[in-house]
Amino acid sequence: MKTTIYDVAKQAGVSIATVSKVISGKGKISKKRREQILKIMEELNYQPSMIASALVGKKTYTIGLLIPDISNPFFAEIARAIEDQAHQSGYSIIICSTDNKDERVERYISLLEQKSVDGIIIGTGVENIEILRRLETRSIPFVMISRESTALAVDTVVSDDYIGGILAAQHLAELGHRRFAILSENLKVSSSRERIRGFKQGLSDMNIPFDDKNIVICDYRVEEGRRCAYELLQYTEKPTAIFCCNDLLAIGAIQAAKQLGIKVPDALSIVGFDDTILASVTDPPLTTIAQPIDRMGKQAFNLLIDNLMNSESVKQRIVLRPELIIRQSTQHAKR
Amino acid sequence: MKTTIYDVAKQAGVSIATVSKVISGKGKISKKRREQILKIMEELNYQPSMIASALVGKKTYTIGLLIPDISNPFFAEIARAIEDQAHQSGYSIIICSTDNKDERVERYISLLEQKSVDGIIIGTGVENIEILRRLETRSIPFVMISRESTALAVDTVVSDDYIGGILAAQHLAELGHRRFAILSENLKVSSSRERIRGFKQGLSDMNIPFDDKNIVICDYRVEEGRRCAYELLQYTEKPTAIFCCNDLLAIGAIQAAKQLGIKVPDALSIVGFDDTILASVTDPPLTTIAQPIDRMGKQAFNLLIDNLMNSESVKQRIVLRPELIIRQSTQHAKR
DNA sequence: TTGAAAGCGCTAACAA
DNA sequence: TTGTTAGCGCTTTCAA
Repeated sequence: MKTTIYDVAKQAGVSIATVSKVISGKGKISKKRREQILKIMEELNYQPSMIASALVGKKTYTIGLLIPDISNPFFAEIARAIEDQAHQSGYSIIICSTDNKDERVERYISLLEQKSVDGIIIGTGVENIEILRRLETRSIPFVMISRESTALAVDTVVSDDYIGGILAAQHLAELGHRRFAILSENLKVSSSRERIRGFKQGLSDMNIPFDDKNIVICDYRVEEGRRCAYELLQYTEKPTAIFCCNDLLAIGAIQAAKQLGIKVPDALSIVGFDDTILASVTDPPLTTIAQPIDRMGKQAFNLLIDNLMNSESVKQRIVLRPELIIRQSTQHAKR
Repeated sequence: MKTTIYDVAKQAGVSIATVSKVISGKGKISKKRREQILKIMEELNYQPSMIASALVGKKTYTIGLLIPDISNPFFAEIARAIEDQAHQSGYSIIICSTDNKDERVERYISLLEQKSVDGIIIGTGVENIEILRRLETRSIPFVMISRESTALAVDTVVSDDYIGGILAAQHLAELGHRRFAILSENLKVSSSRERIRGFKQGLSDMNIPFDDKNIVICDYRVEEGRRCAYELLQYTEKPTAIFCCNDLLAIGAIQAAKQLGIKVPDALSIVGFDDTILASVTDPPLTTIAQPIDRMGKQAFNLLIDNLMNSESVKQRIVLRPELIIRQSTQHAKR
């Protein structure tokens, strides 16, 4: 059997209360006792059961991470950043890939609740706000990362999508482009909306017209991006530049262009968003708007911990500035 | 407070045992009672506490996944495959990125033990076998994926690295290459050793000589691959083809070649291993040995579950055949 | 400085 | 078919 607190208490000839005290470091224990008990715990290879400890009202030191898909490099990088920060404080992360499906979100949340996680970091779209409200009702602390919900008072860390959009527009406009298209994932995702809003604002700041019919919506997978871009690029009024709301879509766009024999960046400039590892290895390497993924992850975890400690803290929304990374998928517009 | 089994029992005017029975579906309960109780659980939004249930000897429905780095697309894809399979059976996955450091492995394992996970899937290198033996001692079920240890009787799923190596060698040799180099991560990783062994075997099958001094060892990151390949490519006896033990290193090699003005595949062919999403987006797209990642993940989870159910099962080693995916980073050797 | 005992929410005999 | 009760391993008063 697994060794329990009773085993070490018996070995040491003390009560379990005493052992418990040396484990937690609380309460006064004579130095001699403490060392003796520590030694015995060592010998018996004693590992206190978090399960039991959690049952008596302590924390589980486990948090849930809801994201669309862990195999999407952007979220994998987010996960790593969070994991590292969490690990330092002894927390573990349960990954939950939702595919952006509300039903999966609900299923996972209920699972996490049953497992009494200390909190949840949400980085996935949730259409039905009620799902999140339920978290509030049950007072399960949660924060949002890379997604947000204005309807909720919740700690949030995002990158400034609006500015990101502007950055992309400026870059492209400065290169002389005038005919644009936008490839975006589901508009229900507020960050996509903001990126588009920023992009359009950037254009309008420079008095460049843009027609919303040049916005194409698709799923967030490479394959989807390729398919949508493929259609897009068959218009008679072909764009000379495409702004893609994430790197995956941008890669799809590059592939579509290749398929159609359209040279990137010679005949078509493409800008992505995120700057995951993918952006640096595409053909051509992708000009993209870089999110400070590492910082975002760490801040999100810290916000969550603040919440656990002090549930009455004033909610904050941390907005990190993205940055334009120029690689080789953009170039001067031909005339 | 959170609603407990007592709350629903009181509401229903029955004992907690009865409620417990309808939750687990065991025991005979009259249909009427059952429905009444179900309704009340619904109303009260009752979620049974897995913590409490785990404490009385049931499972936690949580498993640990040890991998080098979740932000490495190969492992992220493995994780997703496992997660999907696990989720179907109500299991959650705790991710543990070890960076291949034994100390991190130990730390994580002890954390997982404290959390009473039902089992562990190990996909990371572990130098000190004792660490794994300790898992056996404590009868924590575990299986290995994409790594193995001949010293241990443990269920394992790997792709056939040896065959993968042969496939790469054959492909390159058929293209007329004769001067090779190998870029590998740490040789302590058995899969790298096997890939190299297969590659050398493939060459020797075709009577092509290969000198071990052309094997370069480096860390598993792109940057490391770039650095090592950079040095490698400065030999007077430059290779015309490089076999890289994973896609990340292959990407590094491509970058190094670019830096040195060596055209891929014109002047240098490169073969990777894994076939993650990265391989399809590099410049040029990477010829690589594809591992059946999805199948591997699912099989690994299934093996683990078998272990939980029936700890006396005969250990098995499942070897999945990899496949050569020809893209554009390889071509006929110039003469 | 130490220990006895209650109780966290649940399961599983065993009784009724 | 339903209920009583004894734990699971731990933390935490409260007493000693």
